[in-house]
Amino acid sequence: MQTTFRPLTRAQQARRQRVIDAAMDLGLEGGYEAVQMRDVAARAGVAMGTVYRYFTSKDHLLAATLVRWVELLDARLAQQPARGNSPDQRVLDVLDRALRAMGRQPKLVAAVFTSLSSPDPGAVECQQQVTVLMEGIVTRAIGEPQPPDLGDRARMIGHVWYSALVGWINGWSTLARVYGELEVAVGLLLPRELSS
Amino acid sequence: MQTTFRPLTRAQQARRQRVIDAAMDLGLEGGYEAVQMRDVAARAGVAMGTVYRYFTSKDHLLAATLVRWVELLDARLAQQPARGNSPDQRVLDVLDRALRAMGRQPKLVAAVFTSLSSPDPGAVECQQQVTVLMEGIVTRAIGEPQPPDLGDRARMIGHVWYSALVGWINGWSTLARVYGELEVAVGLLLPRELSS
DNA sequence: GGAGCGAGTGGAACACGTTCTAGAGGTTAT
DNA sequence: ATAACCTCTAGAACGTGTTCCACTCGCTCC
Repeated sequence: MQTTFRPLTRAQQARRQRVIDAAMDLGLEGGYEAVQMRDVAARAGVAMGTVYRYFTSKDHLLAATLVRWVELLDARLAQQPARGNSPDQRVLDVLDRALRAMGRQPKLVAAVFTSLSSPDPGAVECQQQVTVLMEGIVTRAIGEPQPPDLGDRARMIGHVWYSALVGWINGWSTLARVYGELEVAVGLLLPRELSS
Repeated sequence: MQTTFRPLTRAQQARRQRVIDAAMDLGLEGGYEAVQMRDVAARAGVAMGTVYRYFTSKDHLLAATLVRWVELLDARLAQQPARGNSPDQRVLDVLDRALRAMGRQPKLVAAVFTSLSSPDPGAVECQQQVTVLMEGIVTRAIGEPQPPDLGDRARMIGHVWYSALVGWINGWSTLARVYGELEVAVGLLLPRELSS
């Protein structure tokens, strides 16, 4: 139980990061089941107790891994702005790039997304962070001209993104199908008329 | 391993249903963690092996419980048709009734929805059944006049419904907020102009 | 420079989902 | 009627997430 909220020392930051990296490594090859807490601890060079000091559960750890993953994605996307000369095109461009990135590491993405929907309080915090990041990505891609109810539309696209992705992760949909759903959503939520 | 697909005997149907009922009872009071397989088996009066003959996992069992729950909801909704004289009003009426029903058994609903997003193959089958049921409910509520891309719009509402609900289940949103998101979705996806 | 304290370690212990084993009925086909 | 086959039972056994314990180390505050 951490009573006083001292900021993490440099060494602690590093330890925490090592744990996340270890989880990423393991998840990359074997997915959710391959991320075993004993292995994570061993690979990160810390004791199990330490892992549980930083993360309340396996799901929290994996959800935190997703946050890191999306942050990296966000940075990459921000570097190269969305292509397209209307909001709908730009949004689809960005989402397409995001899905491609996921397709390159399907096991890891499946693992961390599965954890993202866990009711664990630690994981819930990460859910919110991911939501915020995604809304930012979509909002940035919409750019100008801003449609009315910008926030609402971005949030709805976020909902479709999440829900459709769950279908892929659980294996009864494909990335192409997810992209199709997003096309439909963008088509209905960001109609061309708005950009004229 | 069931090699030949003989239809279930009456006694087997009953056993299977007893197991689901037991899971419902336990989940009603204590949520996900209170549904322990040993307890389920004991309460249903069957051996653990039997539970696992009918359901591949705890998540499958709970997901099947949700299917049953939604079927009952569907039947109740079908009895009393949606109120409202435009598609958007009728859809919101139906969704509102569904959310109220959920609000009456929050722990159970949280438990079964958590399981719904499990990658377990048995659970995945249930996901699809629930998806189909929900799309049917929404499509029926839309009624006449049918907007263009009826299926797409209904499916998108389903996405928002699921994604927003996850927020409630995990405790960082409220039912009112979920309803708000659905209002926004319906507002954007079923604009009044379509009904005129 | 000693006392206190919180973080970290190593590993045992625990809980619960899941699987396995051995055997008892019951049903079907010959 | 009997052999073959399934289902079901009771409960042991297993695996992995999580917790607990006893201890060490390093820092901070007098």
